[in-house]
Amino acid sequence: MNGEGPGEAGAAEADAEPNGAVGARPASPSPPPDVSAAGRRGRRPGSGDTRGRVLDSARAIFAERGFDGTTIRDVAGRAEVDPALVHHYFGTKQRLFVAAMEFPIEIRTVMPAIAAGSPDQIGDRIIAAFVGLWDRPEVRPTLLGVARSATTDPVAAAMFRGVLVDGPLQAIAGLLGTPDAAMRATLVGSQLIGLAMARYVAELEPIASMRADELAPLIGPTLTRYLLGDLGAQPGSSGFPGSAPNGPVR
Amino acid sequence: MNGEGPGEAGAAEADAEPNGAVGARPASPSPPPDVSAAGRRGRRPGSGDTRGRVLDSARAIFAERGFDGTTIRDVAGRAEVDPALVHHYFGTKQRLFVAAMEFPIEIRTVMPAIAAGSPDQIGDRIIAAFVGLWDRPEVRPTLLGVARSATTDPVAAAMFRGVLVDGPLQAIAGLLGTPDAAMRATLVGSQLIGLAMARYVAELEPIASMRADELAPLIGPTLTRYLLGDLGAQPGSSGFPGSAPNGPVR
DNA sequence: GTCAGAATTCATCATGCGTTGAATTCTACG
DNA sequence: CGTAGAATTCAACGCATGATGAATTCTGAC
Repeated sequence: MNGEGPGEAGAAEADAEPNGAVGARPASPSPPPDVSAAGRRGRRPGSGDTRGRVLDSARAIFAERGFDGTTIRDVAGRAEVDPALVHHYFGTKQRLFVAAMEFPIEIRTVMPAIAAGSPDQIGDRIIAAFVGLWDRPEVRPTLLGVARSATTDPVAAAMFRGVLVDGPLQAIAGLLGTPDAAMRATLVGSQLIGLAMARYVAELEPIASMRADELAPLIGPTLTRYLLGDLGAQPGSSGFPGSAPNGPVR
Repeated sequence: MNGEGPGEAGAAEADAEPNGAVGARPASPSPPPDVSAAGRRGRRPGSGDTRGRVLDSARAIFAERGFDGTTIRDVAGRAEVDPALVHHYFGTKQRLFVAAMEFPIEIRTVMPAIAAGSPDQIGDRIIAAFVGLWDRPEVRPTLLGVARSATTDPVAAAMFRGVLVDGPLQAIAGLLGTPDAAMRATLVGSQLIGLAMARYVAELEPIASMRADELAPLIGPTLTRYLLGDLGAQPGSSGFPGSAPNGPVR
């Protein structure tokens, strides 16, 4: 229910030569006159989807520097727009953050692909979906921005938790009918958070450069065990589903 | 290098009542001189280890709000000291951060306890040591401060990587003579980062409240497999070092 | 007892921030 | 055409921040 911009119209032509005499209203103390034609006030013609440009700019800078490190002036500058316009559209910096980080895809969309298939490879599918999501160029800035801000900003922290733990994973764990769903989901979340931080935020090599299909067999089994394994097994036994004496699956 | 002033840096807490009412910042043009001796200039007698108090204050606030969210005035206020004194001792905010986050223990101290014992439980021992470290009250603020700042500040990011991956884990992986030491160390690092973020930064339940000896059998096997397992195994097999080549559950 | 130097505070500075209000120009609708 | 309203900018406010430099007071060595 995103009310989208105020009537975005595509039509853009209107050369409109600068005719407005810049009559300085009050006797300004000493403003450098700067009589270039580009610096005039008022609506600029045909600039297209400005609001969207501001959002893109905000996403990029939030992703790079996190909430605290981002200034509205920088966002405006990158969008080639006056800072006041950012406030005009979004009100406050927090609201700009929320608007820019609104999740671009429906998380539940990927759930069926994860649930389908043999249970003992569910971890691999989660990793594939997770990495595939982060690697989509229109999604990455959003997730990076949230991740970079989550250690400081409570709003971002709530988003982070929502995307990584509360939402899909609780559902998955509950769906599979294992007990301790919350604990298992949190364990999965911890490995996913760590993967995201190591690969995308800290960019640790070599896992920052590996492909999704290389990572899945490495980390997938961890998630599978967290979700389905016999976690009560004594140390020394692997605790893997199938290697435990009793098969808890299904 | 580090001239280190009044010696020891122990002093776990000392904890005055929260939010000491030491306002003393009235911008009123005619400040009532408050004839008590509190408001005078110059050296104050017998105040003891002031530099240490500033460091403790900085650690606490960095831990709570990260580098960006911490102001020198807040640090000074909590230490009941003038902000200029903080600069007098540490020069710049970055140097204060480095001084406050200087690691309070020798990481190599815990290495023997990890290396000793049967290899197939090395992961459990790493978790026990890791959680034990974080749970020590004089260490936690340091690690929290670094973790909270690492997503934004490059200096903190380097510290974080140093503590979690570069230093001990490379050593461990190399020591054990497995190939792909860097990759294995990074995998271990990813799980440790995730555990730290989930348990200490995001405080996700229930793993935020579990004891070290409860967490070790849950997460330890993951690390053991990352360090020693047959990671080239096809998905479906557990890839565990001790687990026999038995097929998946059917 | 003197005096150098350390410890501590005060008073500011310059900057950058988020935010606001009003002015101006363009567009769409009647 | 006229006009209401949206889009955009200008100018500035108020405040918090990191940082400085000088002033003051205490301490310790001689």
